[in-house]
Amino acid sequence: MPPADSPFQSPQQRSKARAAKREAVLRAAVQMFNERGFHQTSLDDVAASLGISKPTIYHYLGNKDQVLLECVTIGLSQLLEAAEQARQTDGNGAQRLRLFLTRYAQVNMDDFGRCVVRTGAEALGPDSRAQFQALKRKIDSAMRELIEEGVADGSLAPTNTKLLGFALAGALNWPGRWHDPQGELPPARIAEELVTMLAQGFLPR
Amino acid sequence: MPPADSPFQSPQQRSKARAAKREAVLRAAVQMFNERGFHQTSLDDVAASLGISKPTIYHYLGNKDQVLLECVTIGLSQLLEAAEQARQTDGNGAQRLRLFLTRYAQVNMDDFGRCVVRTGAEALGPDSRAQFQALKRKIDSAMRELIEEGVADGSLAPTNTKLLGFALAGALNWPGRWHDPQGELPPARIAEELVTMLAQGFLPR
DNA sequence: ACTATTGTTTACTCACGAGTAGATTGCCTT
DNA sequence: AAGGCAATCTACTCGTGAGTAAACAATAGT
Repeated sequence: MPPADSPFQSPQQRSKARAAKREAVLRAAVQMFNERGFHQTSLDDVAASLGISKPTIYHYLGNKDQVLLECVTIGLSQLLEAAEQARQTDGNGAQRLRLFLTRYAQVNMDDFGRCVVRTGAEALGPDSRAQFQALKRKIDSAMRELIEEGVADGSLAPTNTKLLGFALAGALNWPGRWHDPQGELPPARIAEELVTMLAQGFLPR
Repeated sequence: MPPADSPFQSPQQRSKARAAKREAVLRAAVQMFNERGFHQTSLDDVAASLGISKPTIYHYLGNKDQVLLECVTIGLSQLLEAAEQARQTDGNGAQRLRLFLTRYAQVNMDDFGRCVVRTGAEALGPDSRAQFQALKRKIDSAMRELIEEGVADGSLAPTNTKLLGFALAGALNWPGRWHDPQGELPPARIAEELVTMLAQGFLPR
């Protein structure tokens, strides 16, 4: 094995470095997209913020569409992962749903999750858009499954599953629009409280 | 008084016709914005959909920013009007809040309301953006007032007013994203059911 | 009839930003 | 040593779409 501080990189190191650069580009891009909006952000801007030039971005990611698609895909996989976790937890339907929702809300306050919320499908080209929407549908149906399990086991009030899904998604997506990372309440707390409100309803019990 | 079908218009008729054309432009614009997104819609497209040319739009509305600003302003005034109505109704806080929320949801399924939901503040220039955000804040505080009245009179469960406001706004804005006017359930019904869910919570009572 | 005003068009300008060509450098393999 | 590949740059092209200039038409007021 070569010395750890050798200036010559092993193949693994090289490909890791490459992946790290790709991710750095995505991070920089997603932050700018969230701040100024996708259309107000040029790839020149993103490049400049990393001290590189635009063609370098094209070297790692094919085009602007691709950049956005990767950003939202990351966000969406975090949401899917949340669904996966909830699915594997045991407890009744209501408990599992709450677990999912809490994590869901938190993701939406994170860079990539925020990007998912703020990105309209129209911003993407036809192919990317299709992928984007397919993933979103997947999350939707995961949520609906959890709801239906809860209704089935009696831990949730019986309702129109689809509508409840939309209501919950809306309420918990919205933080992606208003949440300020500098705010005093930590995201985890916000998530908890939001979910509790949705669980209890605003009428007194 | 001149004959009703005279080809010569009175001043009132003229200014009314002018206003009608202005509105027609806004309607056409907002529909296209909602469908394809603001940045994917050129004013040439909007003009073409009305069988006119772009400079005509500039004749009625100063620039693209202005067009969007007027669209969202219309939507926002409908929301404000809803708040006004609720404020003037009598009943306890919960009842008034529900009235407001139901109307709020309905507006968000309408052309101009949808535009409000779908438009990120970044799309607007600095001045318009400031106006836009000021109006939104006004709605927010109207909602919070209603919530606080309800908490005060005991018809609502005590909570973090701000968070509850955001949760409700999110849940009821979201239809602006997913609602399909061709759907079987009429907007009024959707609004009712959503509000009921939020009132009751998803846990059984 | 003459002039001003309003509405509308055609035919432009101009900036911006996505995407590319091609050169350059340096490491990695044989 | 030589050729190849990876990473990066500078310096372009080129389409699109916002916004405008200037002309033309119709109507209104005098």
